Amino acid sequence: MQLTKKLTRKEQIKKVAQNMFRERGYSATSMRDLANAVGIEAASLYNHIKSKEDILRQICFGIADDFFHAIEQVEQSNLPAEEKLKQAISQHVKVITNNLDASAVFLHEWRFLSEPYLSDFKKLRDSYEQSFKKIIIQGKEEGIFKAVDEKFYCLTLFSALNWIYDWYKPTGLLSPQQIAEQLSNLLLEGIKK
Amino acid sequence: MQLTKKLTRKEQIKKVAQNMFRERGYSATSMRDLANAVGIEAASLYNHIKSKEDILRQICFGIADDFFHAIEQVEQSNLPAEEKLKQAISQHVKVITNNLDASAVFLHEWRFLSEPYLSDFKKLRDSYEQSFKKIIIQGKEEGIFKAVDEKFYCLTLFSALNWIYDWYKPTGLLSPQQIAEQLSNLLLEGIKK
DNA sequence: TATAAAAGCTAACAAACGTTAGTTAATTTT
DNA sequence: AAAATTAACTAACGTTTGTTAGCTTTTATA
Repeated sequence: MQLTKKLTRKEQIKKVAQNMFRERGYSATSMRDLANAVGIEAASLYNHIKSKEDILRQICFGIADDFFHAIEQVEQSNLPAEEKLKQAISQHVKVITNNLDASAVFLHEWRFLSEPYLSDFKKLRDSYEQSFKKIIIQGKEEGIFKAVDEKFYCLTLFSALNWIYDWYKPTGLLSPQQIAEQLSNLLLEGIKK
Repeated sequence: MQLTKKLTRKEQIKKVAQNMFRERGYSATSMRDLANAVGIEAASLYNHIKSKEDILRQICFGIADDFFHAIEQVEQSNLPAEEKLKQAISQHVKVITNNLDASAVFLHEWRFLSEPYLSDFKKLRDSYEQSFKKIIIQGKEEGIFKAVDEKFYCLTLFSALNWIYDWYKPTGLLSPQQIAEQLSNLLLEGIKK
């Protein structure tokens, strides 16, 4: 993998938009702001993208895809629930730390999608969360997890996972793998029998 | 306490704004949207408030006050660290569940504050988080907590606490007190020796 | 009941918004 | 070298933005 990939203008716009949407929010980022950061005029953006919301769509559904592929791999394995959960956590952390800006947009700016994309997005998200709940249920069936409420447990787990983008720095002390381990320790030990 | 307190227009505007800022975001809520929801014209809002940002300021700093008073009470007690942490969690949950809209705005829309309010706000927030870290440090000194990194631990704790506004329903199964207990179980047991 | 204050209204402001039209310069394909 | 495509530009569009000015109606005070 090359370190400095030459980006097409379209990719460059997406990248800059990810950062600005994250930093200022989708609504508060104007097409003129975006164009200025890219170094062209606002109107010129439209040679590369369909609309402002089109950019948001690409960001949100693009990263949703990443999360989905990650969890699918875990689901298809025939591992015990504890190992599955550890891997799911690890994969989730990896997706976020590899895509900090996009993850932040994914988590907070999706609500500015219009229908029917908004409904599609929510369905994807629900389905992803469902995958985690299934792992907890499996663990209870295996008899290795306590009788926790999987809904409450997953809410807490996701909140911890989905806040990472807010404080993780690639230059920081903890690697993504270490973060995943620490979180597993903190949140998995508490439900093991 | 009376159930249906008669609100002044100013209070009513703040209440409606809290809800709209939470639901659509500060930037995406126009003064005409807000006025319409209140049932008056946009210009009439200015008989009661100074500016759009003034409303945001009142919401953010108002709820910040609530959090501060809650943690101050805990800090001034001479309880052992474990009990302090349990109470701090309980108080935090109480503030959020009592002010769902305002909490959401407090957590996500503060970035639209302009200077010098923005800096003031960040200082308050840091100071509040510091109070939690101190409790963890006290617990380690008392020898009842494991040698966890208080920074990482508090980040995880806050993420769980600060996501509550997103799923808590007053009509739901869990009372605020029960939520606090469950969270304490999940996140406190993991660090006890 | 007269008077002052509070709270509403309409109209308008300048600025910023997303987007389109039409044109030109640079690059790629034939 | 000619033709076609790509990507930039300027100018402008109709709307929406937060806010102010000035006037009128409602409510509270003296």
